[in-house]
Amino acid sequence: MGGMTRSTDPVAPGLAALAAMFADETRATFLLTLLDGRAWTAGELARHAHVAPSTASEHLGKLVTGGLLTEERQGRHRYVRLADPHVAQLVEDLAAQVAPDTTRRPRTLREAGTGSAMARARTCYDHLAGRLGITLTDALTHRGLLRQDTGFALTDAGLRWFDEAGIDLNRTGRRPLTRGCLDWTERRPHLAGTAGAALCRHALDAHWCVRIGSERAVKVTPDGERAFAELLGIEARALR
Amino acid sequence: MGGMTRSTDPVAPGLAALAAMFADETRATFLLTLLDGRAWTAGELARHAHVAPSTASEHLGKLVTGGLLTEERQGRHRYVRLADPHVAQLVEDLAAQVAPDTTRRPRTLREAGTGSAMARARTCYDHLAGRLGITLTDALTHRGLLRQDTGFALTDAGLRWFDEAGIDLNRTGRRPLTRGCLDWTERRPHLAGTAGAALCRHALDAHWCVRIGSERAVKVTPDGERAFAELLGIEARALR
DNA sequence: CCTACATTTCGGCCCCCGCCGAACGGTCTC
DNA sequence: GAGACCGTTCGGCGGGGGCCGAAATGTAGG
Repeated sequence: MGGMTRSTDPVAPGLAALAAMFADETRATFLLTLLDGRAWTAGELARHAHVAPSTASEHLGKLVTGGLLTEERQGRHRYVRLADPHVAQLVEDLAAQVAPDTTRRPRTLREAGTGSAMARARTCYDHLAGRLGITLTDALTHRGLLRQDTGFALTDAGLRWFDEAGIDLNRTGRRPLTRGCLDWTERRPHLAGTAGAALCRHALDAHWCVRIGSERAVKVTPDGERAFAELLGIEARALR
Repeated sequence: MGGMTRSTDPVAPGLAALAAMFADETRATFLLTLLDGRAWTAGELARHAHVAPSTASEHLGKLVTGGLLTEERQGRHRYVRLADPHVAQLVEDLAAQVAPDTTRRPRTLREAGTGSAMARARTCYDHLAGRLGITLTDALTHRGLLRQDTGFALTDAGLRWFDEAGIDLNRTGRRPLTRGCLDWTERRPHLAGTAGAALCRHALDAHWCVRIGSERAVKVTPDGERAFAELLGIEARALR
């Protein structure tokens, strides 16, 4: 058979190579960890995934070469982050496809605590997810600002709402304005895309939400409760 | 390290296992081939991917066990197809992410022929893609039936259009009505989701399009040219 | 310069997995 | 029932790749 290409489809080798990036448990852990949208050092990721630094280094090399991560060297540190929203979406899509074992119970108190905080409110790359993400998405939909019945798109009233709330929909590039991201705890779509990112960014900038712990979980502040009540009619009770 | 779980994230093992399904070139070829939405026999796939029947059999076993394919035994044949639209979407998403080598030139006359037919009009699982898919999507958008500027959703006028054209939007289940599918030859989104599937199905049923060859390529018939001109104002020239 | 620390490179180990051919079990046709 | 055909199972081969520890590189700070 020699050096002959075996596959009919020219896309297949690339597809297999891309999937191979995700097909290792350690690399998958890295990618899911980086889904918090921030930059981590190689050592942090190594400890987080319980592998030797040398192992982590090799994995990061592959992920960077493969275009999934970008790196930034600062002194003796190597910071990596997801390369772009497209990659983040791919990680989300794959994670959403995985059968969620909802039967599983938390094993430790610590896990139960962070687990419920994560379920309550967290970031998903650059937008808000968890029950908070669902609550916001539902409120937008219920008020006629977002349509989910014929797809997933802001309405004209929705565009005005963002404008009036002072949230800049930084509409640039080809990234879609809105996109449904399937939440893997709630199993329902929540607002992602440029609009979701703008909302999350504004919520953090205006201290409507603050990050808690060192991971993806966030918490709604009293300021945030007031803002969400005023702008979207969300009761504070629904945010706890 | 014993039997201890190494990963912090419970999703990671599942994600890695799912990705491993795609991470083999032969399996990737199978999945891309099955993206035509039809059922293939094990032998057909084996020949198409240039592997021994025994090899194909093992791969199909994994893909079926992994839930990506469903099988249907008929006599001495084993027919397989993509398990559901969700799987198809995942294959599309991964394929769209791979860098398209647009620089590559067709090597043979046969490849050039089928290649341009594929680029002109083809199916993508259960909806229409290629230039035809783009042309239809653009026409819908231009007539105010589909909004792409604030997401990707039909308008109320769009819902009426489907109704008046006699195309049944079989709205059932949780599948989204519309969804943008990124075309990997055109690099632009075209209509997918329930609406895209309904349109494709109707086009084939009403003989607006017919399949050519044994793969994904389709051709617009004279009936189809009339229908698209009448319903969407598309010039026949744009369909050739 | 010398120490501490983050990261990388290298060698070696081992397991996993894709591949094939040969043999076998069903199924259809004549 | 004989023969052709489709698919599966099994054994064995070979390569790729993840893992670690040890040593090397490079940076920050005394």
